[in-house]
Amino acid sequence: MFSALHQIVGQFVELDARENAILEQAFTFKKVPKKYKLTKKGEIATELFFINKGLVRLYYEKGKEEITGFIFKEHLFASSYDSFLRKVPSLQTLETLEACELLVITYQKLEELYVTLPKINVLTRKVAEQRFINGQQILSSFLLESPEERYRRFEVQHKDLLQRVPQNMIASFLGITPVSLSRIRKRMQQPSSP
Amino acid sequence: MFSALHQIVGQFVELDARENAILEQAFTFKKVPKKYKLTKKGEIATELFFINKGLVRLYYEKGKEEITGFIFKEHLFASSYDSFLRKVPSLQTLETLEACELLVITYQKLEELYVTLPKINVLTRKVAEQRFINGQQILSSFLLESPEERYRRFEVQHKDLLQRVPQNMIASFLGITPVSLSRIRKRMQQPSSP
DNA sequence: AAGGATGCTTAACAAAAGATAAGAAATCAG
DNA sequence: CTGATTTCTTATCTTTTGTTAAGCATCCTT
Repeated sequence: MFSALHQIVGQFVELDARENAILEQAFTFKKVPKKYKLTKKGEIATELFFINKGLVRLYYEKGKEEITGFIFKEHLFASSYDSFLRKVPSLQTLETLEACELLVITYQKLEELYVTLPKINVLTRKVAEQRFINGQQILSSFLLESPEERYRRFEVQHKDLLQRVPQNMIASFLGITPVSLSRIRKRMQQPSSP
Repeated sequence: MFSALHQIVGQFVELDARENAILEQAFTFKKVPKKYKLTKKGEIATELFFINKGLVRLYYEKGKEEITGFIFKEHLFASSYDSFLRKVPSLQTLETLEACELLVITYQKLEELYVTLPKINVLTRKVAEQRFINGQQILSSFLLESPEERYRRFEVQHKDLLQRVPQNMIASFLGITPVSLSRIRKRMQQPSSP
């Protein structure tokens, strides 16, 4: 149940048995169905989720449309970070795309961990750094690449998600409409001159 | 010379006189002219810069074009973070837009600081979290807003930069061409029906 | 299995942005 | 101060995307 968490945490900091036990106690296990909202827009996110199994989507609402901002896979820490860290009402909703098995830690428990296990500062620093770098790569793809190029990159980097996530969600994640993504896919099938 | 650094650091962690002295010793002061390259594409970034005075631009190269990825103002920590943290050749160049006064810390000195002053983990964690949140806000503006809306937001959030940064750099930062930004500005001047 | 929702594709048209080029304006360096 | 870059605007044309709507397929639920 905690093996994936230990494995991921172990990539960032070394913990002994006692420390691992303290870490485990800070989390609770939770099983939720598909389409379950982990964090709702307008509410303050008090929980951070480690995904043991399943997929979680982060989305914004623009009018009555849902714009996907990120898709969290297994073994990632998912949260509406802005809300979680700054304690402001979330602009984002976190919703499962599949039935999920999660390890949940509250903001308060995490703060306690920082005191009882200061090493955790190193862990969260490195996780934050990694997420920042990841975000920057996505951002740079908006500056440097066309929608078609972004989709090609998505295809190779997230082959698995192509089967697990509806195309309209991928489209909004790429910053385009579903119609436009459909056209791009068609364009890509046809090599060149007809 | 260190007053701004202390003020900013103080927002994240409390340091006593001894700790502040240790912090200061890790940095060196550097004055550089306009158009000076602090980090070059292809090289590994070994330094992190705290900007006492001046402006620093981060840009990518796309063909022979320079695409601005970020503009660092006074009292920010500027770096090619991906390269700095992962020790990989940088895809980005950091170049001053004005003559700058900087406090410089090397990767090695920073690693030493983590040992001699573990509190610094808290500082860098919070700085990383803040930069992540900031990056996420920029990213969401690409998903949710039109180029015109992004420019309007830029206008209000960075009035000062409008005078200090050439428009073509603002354009690429917004993900559009200079020509397109010029059109948007014209459109915005004319209220509605002529 | 049937009905209803959801998701994907396609078409037609409008709106916006990219590319290229030329000229005006501002800035910089000697 | 003046010639030379650099920057900004404007115009024209092309390409792409957005919008709306319709049709079809697929998935889910009862």
